[in-house]
Amino acid sequence: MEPTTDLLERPLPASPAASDLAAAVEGLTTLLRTLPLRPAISLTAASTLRTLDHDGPLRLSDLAVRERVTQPAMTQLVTRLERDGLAERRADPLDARVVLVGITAGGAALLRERRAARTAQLDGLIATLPAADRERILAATPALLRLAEAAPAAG
Amino acid sequence: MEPTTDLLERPLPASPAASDLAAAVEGLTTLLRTLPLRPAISLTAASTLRTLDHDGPLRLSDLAVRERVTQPAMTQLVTRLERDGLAERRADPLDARVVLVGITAGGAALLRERRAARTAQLDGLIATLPAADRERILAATPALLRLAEAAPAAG
DNA sequence: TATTGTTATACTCTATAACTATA
DNA sequence: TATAGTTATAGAGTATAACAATA
Repeated sequence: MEPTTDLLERPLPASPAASDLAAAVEGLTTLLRTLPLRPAISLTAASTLRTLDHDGPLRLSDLAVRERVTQPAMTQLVTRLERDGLAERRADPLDARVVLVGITAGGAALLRERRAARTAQLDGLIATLPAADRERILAATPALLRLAEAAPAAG
Repeated sequence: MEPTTDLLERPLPASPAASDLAAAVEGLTTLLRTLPLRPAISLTAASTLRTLDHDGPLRLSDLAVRERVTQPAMTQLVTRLERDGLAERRADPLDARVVLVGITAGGAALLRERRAARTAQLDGLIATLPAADRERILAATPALLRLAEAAPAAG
């Protein structure tokens, strides 16, 4: 890939409104949702598996908070993940009310496969863009991750 | 806002993988979905209304293709939009099989209100980010819109 | 026959309210 | 009483398959 400095020193476009960003996110959501990945699991299921993979076993209620769904919604999602062999319920030896949710080896493997396949597909799409677009998207990705994480603090 | 050149001349981070972009999009999707907008309508419903607002009355089947859902799914969505007074079915005088779907005045008004409210909320979140993040996000937004539109050609 | 749209059916995903079990 | 989780119920949103109406 070319050096990035020349591209980014060019004059920037006039500041697009946040509504453009929102429209872009909606379009990209459709894009991600329609990428041909087998098996097809929901964005929430994938996000929950990533959280479990990264931050180890979590209480079901903590998981619900982190994924911004209600406790009953998480109960159902975990039930589906368990049915599919991707996650499992464990008992908390210290508090019998608590359900600890952990990812299974199968769940972790699925996550790796999907990540690799989707990255390849998304890379393919990004490669069709002009170099300046590619540079700006790559440069903005860490900032977009931080924006996505800014929501809990603001909510 | 500050001049952008100083910020963007700084060294860029190492190229993040497309999987980071995908993770950011998923997080932003959750963010958009959880922004407090009344009434709450789905991303698909909002996108469909935008399409109708922008490109006038469309055949139901064309609408399904453009929104990347099946014909039955669009039938149901249009039924809900019609029930809520946001869209309406019209007859095509040239072909009695065809259903033309148009946005109503109420639908267009809702779109304007939501766009304004969401832009304000998203602007508020973006304002909490470091200046460098803000600049990169704004600089990348047009490119992200083009990426979202690259999907149909690639699919 | 082919096209356009709807209906039938089923599953995911979400919510609120009511409930059970444990602390 | 309070907390953790489940069950009950309802609705949005999605799909495939079967159907009706029109071309």
